[in-house]
Amino acid sequence: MAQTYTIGALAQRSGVHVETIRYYQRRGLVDKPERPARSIRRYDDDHVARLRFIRQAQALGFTLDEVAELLKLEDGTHCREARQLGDRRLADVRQRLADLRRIESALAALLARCESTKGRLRCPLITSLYSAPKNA
Amino acid sequence: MAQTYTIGALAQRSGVHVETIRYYQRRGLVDKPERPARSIRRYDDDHVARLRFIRQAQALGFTLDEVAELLKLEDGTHCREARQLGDRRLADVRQRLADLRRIESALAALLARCESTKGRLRCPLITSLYSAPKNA
DNA sequence: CCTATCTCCGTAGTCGACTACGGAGTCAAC
DNA sequence: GTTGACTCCGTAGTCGACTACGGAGATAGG
Repeated sequence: MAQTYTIGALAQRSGVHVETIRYYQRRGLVDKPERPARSIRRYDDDHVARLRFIRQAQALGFTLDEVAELLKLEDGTHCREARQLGDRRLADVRQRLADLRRIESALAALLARCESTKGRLRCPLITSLYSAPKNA
Repeated sequence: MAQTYTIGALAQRSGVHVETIRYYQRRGLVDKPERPARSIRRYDDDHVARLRFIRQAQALGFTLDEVAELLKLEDGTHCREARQLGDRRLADVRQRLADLRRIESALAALLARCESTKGRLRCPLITSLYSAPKNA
């Protein structure tokens, strides 16, 4: 017979904190197994897999609401819908990447000016912040 | 004599909402001019500059706490300290960039597999999320 | 002078993903 | 059979940067 775990053991196996699992249950991302009369709930490997799914999706930038959407497509027969969600996420990730790249170069440029201005009177970083936006 | 503005006019000039300016005042980022007896506060171009500074710094990824730090170095004579703050911010931005790049390629790869699997039974995006982490 | 539009001020709500708390019930080891 | 750890459950707090609300006083235009 398949292994069962207490919520604590499930937390250890999955690397997701107990309180976080309960939170996912409240959000409807993870089910609450029946509670045997006068005892505690038992979890199995399906729950471990479910938690891994959630963490994987999160690591790819999906919000928990989106993870819930993906879980509705769990049986793998709705590839088109899943792909749409993925496409939106990818577009968002690329947008954030573009923003961060601009920030990176603007900030690096400012700091480079700081480096090359040893001993001058006014710090270029500070004064630049008082000027009109360059590109960031 | 220099122009003065009501908070509403300041908001318009600076592009920062009235409520946000008040919020910055509460956080100590912007000062509250004396309130003339039985009248309302007046703001000037220094306040416009201050708000621009804050927005510039924010656009570079500084948190409001860090902006407060930067504002302590406002006179431009503490280049070393300012540069340290900037260095930390840049390191953070680069870390986030690296994370996002990993996410981008992992997600793009998953979606590409989706594209090339038309008509198959299981959606590769969904099944991948159930597997062990690849690289994201 | 009236009225519509500010301004002032404190407090509370929002978003997303948790994290903490507290008290009662349950389980496992000695 | 008791002690200490774990579970259950609901509610509330956290973080960061706002945004909203409400009521009273101030100001500008007609």
